[in-house]
Amino acid sequence: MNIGQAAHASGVSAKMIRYYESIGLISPAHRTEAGYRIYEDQDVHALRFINRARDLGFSVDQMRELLALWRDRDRASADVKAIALEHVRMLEEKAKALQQMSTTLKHLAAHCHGDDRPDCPIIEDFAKSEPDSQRPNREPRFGTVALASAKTS
Amino acid sequence: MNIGQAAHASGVSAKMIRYYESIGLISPAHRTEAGYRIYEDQDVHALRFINRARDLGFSVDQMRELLALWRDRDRASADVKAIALEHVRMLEEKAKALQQMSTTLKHLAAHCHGDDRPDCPIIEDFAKSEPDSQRPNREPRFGTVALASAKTS
DNA sequence: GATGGAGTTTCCCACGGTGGCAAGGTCAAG
DNA sequence: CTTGACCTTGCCACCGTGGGAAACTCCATC
Repeated sequence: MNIGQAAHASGVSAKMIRYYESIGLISPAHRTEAGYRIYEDQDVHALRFINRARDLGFSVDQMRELLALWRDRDRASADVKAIALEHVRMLEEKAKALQQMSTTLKHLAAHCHGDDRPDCPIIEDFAKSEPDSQRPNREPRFGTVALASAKTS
Repeated sequence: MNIGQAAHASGVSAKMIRYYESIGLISPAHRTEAGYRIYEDQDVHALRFINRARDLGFSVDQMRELLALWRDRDRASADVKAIALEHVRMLEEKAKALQQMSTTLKHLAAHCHGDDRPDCPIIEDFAKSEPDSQRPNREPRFGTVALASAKTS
């Protein structure tokens, strides 16, 4: 199976398959004499695994762990569960942060007439806000959340 | 005021101030003869505005629009409100997506013993999952969500 | 005046994931 | 043999942020 077929069968783009190989998430594919990567059903299976994990928002590093656990038939299910629950914690933390932003913004918007007049509490709030140093002990921040990118498939 | 002082006063790091200048989000600062950037209270005010908007998860492009509206005293409050509400929509969409992932994962985890035995429905679900093409009409995907990065201030 | 440390300048690199493009090689069908 | 679809590698881009290096400037202390 060529990379394109493997991509189609797994739902992971050819580009990403090469990327995952390059970062060692999957082992280097065997090659034809001409240098084409060839994939077996087994490889496609792993790619589907990756695709599913990515859909659930796991990072590449977490997928690395999960793949290792997947391959280790004797691992304790507790190990998998721990990763999953830690990820759940992260997901909820991020969702909460987003909702907090949304709530604040909705509150501001609710007090904005939204007509042709210029006075607007949203802009005014932004303009009068104080620097971080005066709002101490703020929640720790996060990096970016991979919500998966356009994959119209 | 030097860039470090402006950074401290606004809550935006010196690094980011230079970045915002480089992408034209803020106008180039005046310089001393030696080339040091100098900032007035007015500039710090704009930086605080940016800081607040960023805290609420606005992208650089959205901040660009908001800043333009802020500077335009005659703009209609409806214009600001529209941007804010569009952003609320995005925030909620993303929060929802994260929660959906979380829910799915919690559901899987709930059926996992989490002991030393190897059988684990989480891993099994990943392994048996089907490619995208067989799960059509899936929700549109998003880019990354800027939840702001480490800024321990 | 000299020295040292703190601040500043620019420039490049990294991250995560993903897409895009270009130049070239390969394969299979017509 | 030609054509078009596919594959290869490599590099660039995104976004927003941090890190670091090398060179410079400023100020205070000796």
